[in-house]
Amino acid sequence: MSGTRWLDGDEQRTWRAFLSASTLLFSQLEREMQRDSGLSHPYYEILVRLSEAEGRALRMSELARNSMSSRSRLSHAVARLEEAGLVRRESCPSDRRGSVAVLTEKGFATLDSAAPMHVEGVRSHLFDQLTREQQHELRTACEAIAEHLSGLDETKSDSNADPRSPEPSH
Amino acid sequence: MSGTRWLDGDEQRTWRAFLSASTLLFSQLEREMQRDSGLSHPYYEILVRLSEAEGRALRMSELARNSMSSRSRLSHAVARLEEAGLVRRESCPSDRRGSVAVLTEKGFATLDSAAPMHVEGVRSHLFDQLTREQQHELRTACEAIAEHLSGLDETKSDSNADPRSPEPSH
DNA sequence: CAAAGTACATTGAGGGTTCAACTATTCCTA
DNA sequence: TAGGAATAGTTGAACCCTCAATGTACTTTG
Repeated sequence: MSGTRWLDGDEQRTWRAFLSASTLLFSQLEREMQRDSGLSHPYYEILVRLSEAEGRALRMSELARNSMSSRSRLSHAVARLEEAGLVRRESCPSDRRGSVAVLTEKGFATLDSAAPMHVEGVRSHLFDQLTREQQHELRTACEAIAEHLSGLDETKSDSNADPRSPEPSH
Repeated sequence: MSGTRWLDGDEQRTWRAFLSASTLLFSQLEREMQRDSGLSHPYYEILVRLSEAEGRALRMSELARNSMSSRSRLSHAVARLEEAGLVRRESCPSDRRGSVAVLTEKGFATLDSAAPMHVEGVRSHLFDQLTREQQHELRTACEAIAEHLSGLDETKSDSNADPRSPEPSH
């Protein structure tokens, strides 16, 4: 015991700065998004990924990966978006257990009208606060972190099922 | 109209890297915290701030500021923490509308046992992925962002009340 | 080819967060 | 010093996310 390598002063300050910056930035963007378009930021992200996809459609699991969402979360989210008429679900022709989420016209229009204000938020709260060089350094650091974390679940392919409950079903 | 300055390729990549890194890091730490201590990360933060305060006690609103939480959120959170016996609420002697959150012995013990694993997570998922220099650059960038955002609500002192509903109460 | 294993997607319960009231107290000012 | 404005904190409803369980279909293998 006592093996814990605690954070020194510098590290503590770095960690808290990252925590504050992320928390404040996301909650600010979330508030603006909500106010301007009635969408939550995660839902906006889903629409963005769909709009960028071939035919504005994606398999649920691929959409989940792209938007860094669990399957379950995406399922709930798409259900809501479908109620709102922004997305439609179709069954997948090549795999009968799958479904495909499709961006509707209304969904595209909503996204189209939400995007400028969102971009303005990202620009003013993020990019306008950093020099060109800082932007690049931030990106490098974030890419390193994200790459490390993406590699963590390589083994457990389904982030949903918990492999620690191996009891038989009967 | 058409005045939107869209993100160029570099900016887009930066923004998405930041988004991924934050999302993945927080959800990873959240999962670990939950698994190891049954605490959510925001609740852990509350305990940390209390443990650092004079007498392990803080006024609710100050605690809210320190933990970057809304008053409402903190109120709910402290109610939960109180049920769990980790925090106790006392009425404030100098201001009868106020209350003071106090970390209990059990709360301190819980924090004490949760901290090493949490620090380990932060170290392995964040600091171990970055050079010393990258850490410093990340901090500088995050401090700039956080400072900008902290300045935004200077005018509306209560982040709860919405100043856009000025109707009289009778 | 049948059985076992794996992958896709959904569901419901439980907990966390936000927003908009609401109560109670204190501050400010005429 | 009375009355309005501002401040501290709480509450309930609505929404979102996580976790574990379930149903269904594909895939591997003996």
